[in-house]
Amino acid sequence: MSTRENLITQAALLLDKGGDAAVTLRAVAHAVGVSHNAPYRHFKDRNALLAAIAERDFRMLALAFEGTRLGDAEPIQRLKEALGLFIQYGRDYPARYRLLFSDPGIGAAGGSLEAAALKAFTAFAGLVEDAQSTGALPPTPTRELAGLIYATAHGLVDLQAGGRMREQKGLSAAEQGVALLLLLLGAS
Amino acid sequence: MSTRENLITQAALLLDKGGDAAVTLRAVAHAVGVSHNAPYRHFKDRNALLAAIAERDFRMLALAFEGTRLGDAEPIQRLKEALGLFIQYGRDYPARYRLLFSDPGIGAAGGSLEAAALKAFTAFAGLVEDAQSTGALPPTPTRELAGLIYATAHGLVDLQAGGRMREQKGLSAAEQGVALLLLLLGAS
DNA sequence: ACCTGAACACCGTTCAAGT
DNA sequence: ACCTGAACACCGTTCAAGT
Repeated sequence: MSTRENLITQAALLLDKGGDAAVTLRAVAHAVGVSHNAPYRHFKDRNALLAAIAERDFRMLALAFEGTRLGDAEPIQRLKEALGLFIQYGRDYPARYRLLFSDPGIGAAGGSLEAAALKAFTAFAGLVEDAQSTGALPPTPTRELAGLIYATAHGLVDLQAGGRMREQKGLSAAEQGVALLLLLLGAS
Repeated sequence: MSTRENLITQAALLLDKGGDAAVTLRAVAHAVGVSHNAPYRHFKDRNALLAAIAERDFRMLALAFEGTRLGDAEPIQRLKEALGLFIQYGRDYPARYRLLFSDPGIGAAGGSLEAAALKAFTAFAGLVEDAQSTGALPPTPTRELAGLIYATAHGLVDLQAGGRMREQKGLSAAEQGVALLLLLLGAS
């Protein structure tokens, strides 16, 4: 594995273990076994390293969604499966999730990162389209409906990852919120 | 105005102007006109100062929601009005919004901050309840339905604040997403 | 092409004093 | 009770060298 790949991997591990603040270039470099400024040979700055983590995970999510779409369950079930995956990802890797979906520095990155993010969303929209074709979801324009479900799932997961899922808010778990949305949208 | 109040105000202004990274205790202290470590006489650490900003704004949001509930428009219209306020707040003060609704350090704060956040949500749930009573929204348990709408609005605003509202995602504006949700939930 | 050590300008936080 | 100046242990980033 190249030094560049090693840097991304170790940075992701530090992110999982200690959150955004733990991902210092010095700690990443030390984990890889190079000097504290060797990362600058591979990334423009700290933000570029974070963007590389995000891009890698967006590609993974896109693959997961595309794989789910090929399953032989009912389309609406496949959509629920994908949403379950998404929620699980947010629960298992909250800091990573927030990097991909909430970090302002990452959202403005553009380029290949934005392309990867768009690819993940497009795969997700495909799942929504399939569910619409069986009448399990309303015939709203697919892009708008997929965007709404995507944003709702994101809102639920983000509140969960931020520790804001109090029982008092009627949101004991993100899964419950997504299930309620699909139920109200007409999927039984 | 007390030094403590001044510190909160200047910190909020720096947050609006330059984002989270611009809120250094040194910059805040300098803006108020005290030495770089005077803030420690009023706040335990940097996070406590940020929490004070968040608490102040949660109280403001609660008041705004409570005020909206007293209007004389149709209940569903009052709910839309409150959601419009919420979205506008997120658009005008994205960094502040992210502090209140996405920052992990703030979500785990507990105490009076959590009480203020809960009060804002409770006021919001009251608006949902009123809309349900006229049949404009389904008779789902209010807490769950309010939580779902809250999470959806949050997801839309957060994606917007993070620069992830691309036309390709079918989400040209948070308002549009919320309107679609209410439409699909049966509010015309 | 890739890496290193020294250096700079920042931080948050603590501490011993001052009034 | 509130504030200050000095100091410590960190950061990201740059630069002049080294192989």
